Amino acid sequence: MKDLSNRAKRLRDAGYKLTNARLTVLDVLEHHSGHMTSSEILEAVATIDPNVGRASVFRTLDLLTRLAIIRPTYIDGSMTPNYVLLPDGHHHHIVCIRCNRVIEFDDCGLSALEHQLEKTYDVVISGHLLEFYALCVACQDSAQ
Amino acid sequence: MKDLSNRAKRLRDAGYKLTNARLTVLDVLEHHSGHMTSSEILEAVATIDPNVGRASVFRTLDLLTRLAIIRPTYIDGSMTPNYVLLPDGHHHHIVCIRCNRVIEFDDCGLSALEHQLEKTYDVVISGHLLEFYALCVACQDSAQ
DNA sequence: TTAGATGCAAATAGTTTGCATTTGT
DNA sequence: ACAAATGCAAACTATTTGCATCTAA
Repeated sequence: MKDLSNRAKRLRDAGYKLTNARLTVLDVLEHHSGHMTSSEILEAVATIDPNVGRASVFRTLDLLTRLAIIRPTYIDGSMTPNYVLLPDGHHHHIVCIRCNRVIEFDDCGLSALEHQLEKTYDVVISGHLLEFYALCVACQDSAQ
Repeated sequence: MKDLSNRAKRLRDAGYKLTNARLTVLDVLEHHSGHMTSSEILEAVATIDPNVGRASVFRTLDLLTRLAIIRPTYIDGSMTPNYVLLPDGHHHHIVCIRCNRVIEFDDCGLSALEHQLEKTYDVVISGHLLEFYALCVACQDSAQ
């Protein structure tokens, strides 16, 4: 039995079985920093364990999204989503609107806003995603 | 000739032709508050002008995304993105992780962070999207 | 006038489903 | 033991492409 990551424990604690398919998908996501498309995930999973079915990968991605462990987001203008882990429930990046380069950053200082929103709308917030759209250094130079 | 919305002007100023297909898509988005899936957009466009082709709608959605006029985002766990207008370049909402209800809010107080990021990473920011994931009032009650 | 954009229909790719079988607890 | 989850392959759906034609500037 593998030792469990925190995220695996969250799965288990939410009442889901820790199956091979689920642990493999989590493993792939946790050993890759940054964003992954579903195709990349499918490919990586197949490399580790060819027995894991396509459908289970998608089912797991849905599940992880519902548990706010990952979040799908659009990065490169294609229809395929990129999945990002939401460590500590949040994630932040800057996407270049020209070349789609992604810059990730940590600080967001949103906890004050978070508390205010919880009071105003009577919700219990578990995470967030903050995306900025910008021109990166390189793309500022090469004039449009 | 219709009178042009600000967003239409942004298209024109960026060097794109103001074609019927593009103006129709913009019109649909601007006369609908909140989020729209691509299917909803396709349907609404077809109602207004059945001559506009499916492909042009998708091409326009891509274009508007690249210009940071709209932003695709995942709301309901399906693979189909929901497009939101980014008025003044930004948009904020809270999505219930249980029932997918969306609460939109205005204030985000991110301009300080925005300026700081521009300096730190040497980028020129044109907009942002901020999503919170939460349990809404209704879903807090109906226990897991 | 003419580069850019379109509409169409066919091709592609990504995702979901139904179901018999397997597996975690 | 047994509900939950899986793998498979087929079905679906959303999106993209190629190209001849059209049109905004």
